[in-house]
Amino acid sequence: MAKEGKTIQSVDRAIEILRCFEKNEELGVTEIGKMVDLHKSTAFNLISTLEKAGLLDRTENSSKYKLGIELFRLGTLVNSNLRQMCRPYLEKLVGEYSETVNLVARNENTVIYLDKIESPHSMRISTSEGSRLPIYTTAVGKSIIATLSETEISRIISEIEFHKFTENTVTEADRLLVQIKEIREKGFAEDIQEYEIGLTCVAASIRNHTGLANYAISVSGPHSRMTEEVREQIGKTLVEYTSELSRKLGFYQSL
Amino acid sequence: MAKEGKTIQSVDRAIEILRCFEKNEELGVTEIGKMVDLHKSTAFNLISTLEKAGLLDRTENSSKYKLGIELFRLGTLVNSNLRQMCRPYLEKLVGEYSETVNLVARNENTVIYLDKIESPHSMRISTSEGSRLPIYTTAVGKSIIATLSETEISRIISEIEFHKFTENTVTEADRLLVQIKEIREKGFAEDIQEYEIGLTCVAASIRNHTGLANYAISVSGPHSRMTEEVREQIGKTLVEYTSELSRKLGFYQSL
DNA sequence: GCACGCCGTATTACATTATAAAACAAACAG
DNA sequence: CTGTTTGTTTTATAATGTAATACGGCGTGC
Repeated sequence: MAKEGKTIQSVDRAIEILRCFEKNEELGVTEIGKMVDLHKSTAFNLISTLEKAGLLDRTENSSKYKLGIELFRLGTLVNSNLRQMCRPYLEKLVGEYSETVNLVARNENTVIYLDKIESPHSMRISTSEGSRLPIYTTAVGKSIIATLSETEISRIISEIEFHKFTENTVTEADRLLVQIKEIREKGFAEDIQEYEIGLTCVAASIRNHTGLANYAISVSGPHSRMTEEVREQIGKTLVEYTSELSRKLGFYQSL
Repeated sequence: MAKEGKTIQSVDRAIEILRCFEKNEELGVTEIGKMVDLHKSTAFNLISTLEKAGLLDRTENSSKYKLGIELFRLGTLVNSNLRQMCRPYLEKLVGEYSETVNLVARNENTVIYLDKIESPHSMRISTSEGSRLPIYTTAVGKSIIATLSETEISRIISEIEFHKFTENTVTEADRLLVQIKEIREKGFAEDIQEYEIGLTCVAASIRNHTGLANYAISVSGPHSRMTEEVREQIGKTLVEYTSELSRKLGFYQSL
């Protein structure tokens, strides 16, 4: 939707500049200018503005720029209520299963890690907040897809470019649809070494009042510890917790 | 320095709009327009641009806006190397002392919480990442100040508006200077219920190659558990860990 | 040791671009 | 059913951002 409305050029460019720092932690004016294809002086003006706002900072020798703490601060405000609401559940989960737990948000056809508590084990799964993974190869992603309408699901599937991360990665639409059906029946999703060998996850999604899910919680562990019984048990707990959370978001289980 | 260079109006305004969400989690176009004192349509254009970039998102009923996940993602890129570098030390600290540990960054005359691992105790200190505290009433803040030059310190002191949070809060420049002297001798800083009654912290700063510190690590616990011996012990460990970290940043201990 | 080249920064003239008034559509309250 | 408030589109105007040019400093390499 949203017919291609006009965007404010300089704001767009400023954001593009911020994104340059995904690749490099430190960048100079000319360097940035080249990356975003802007004249040095134009880039300089935008950078100065961002710097004054605290979204960019000078490096030690002050010859280059890096992302500023103010950007971090603004980032922590995103979904803060939801993250706060989910925290106790994440804590309970890590307490009960001693595996790394994650809270993720859907972002188009990907999921982004919003919060996590790591397993106390030395051998553990270590995800990093802010990282982005495909929606079709994560338990969290699939648990979210499963709440969408059929038309929405086929739209997503048509958009996905399947990539075989491991021998277990689902790369056929049909198999994904079967999995979705199973997820709807069980209430939780699994990812058994589909993204990375050795990594197995169980997840359930958090629905809002419309019944759709934008968020999901997962428990991830080394495949060796995540046996079928363990997964089953974790799944049950996840369903219980996410149901509670969904209710808090105004979702009334139809059933 | 940096004489008041020109800033790009629309970028400034866009950032101002983002900051509106510190007060309210959800806002409408007209509402935002009023807050930043802009015409409704002007605000709309800026908001649309931010939305398309993912820094703003529609709410469920799509009548209002909220901060977008892309802003969170960008925020996680800030100081990511440093945070990653410090993580193992935070983990060791929480393992050794079972109290909440924090990593903070200096931001002007405040400190901002960058990372934390919470104590396993039920009664524990719970800080939130992204939150901002005055530099003079935190152990972390004082440990950072202590690395600055005398002129820089007096500049900061002249700028500070002291506010008495508790009966222990340092509100006189003289007493702060005495504390700074002690911190330099001991290598670590303490905050004994200066910001909040019941909350006691020990902190040490991480220096860069210039010898100045922009970051610090602290251990915070309930005052009852943070006895003098415990603080002394924590202090020693902090000095050891932050020295190691400082060395990694290129700082060579003179001494 | 000198000169060249690259860097960040400042200045300025120009026209592109953002701006805000007004008008519209849709949702809602009285 | 009407009056108000919302988000959104359109459009004229001029203010604003743009990039060429120029400057000064730093470091490199001849």
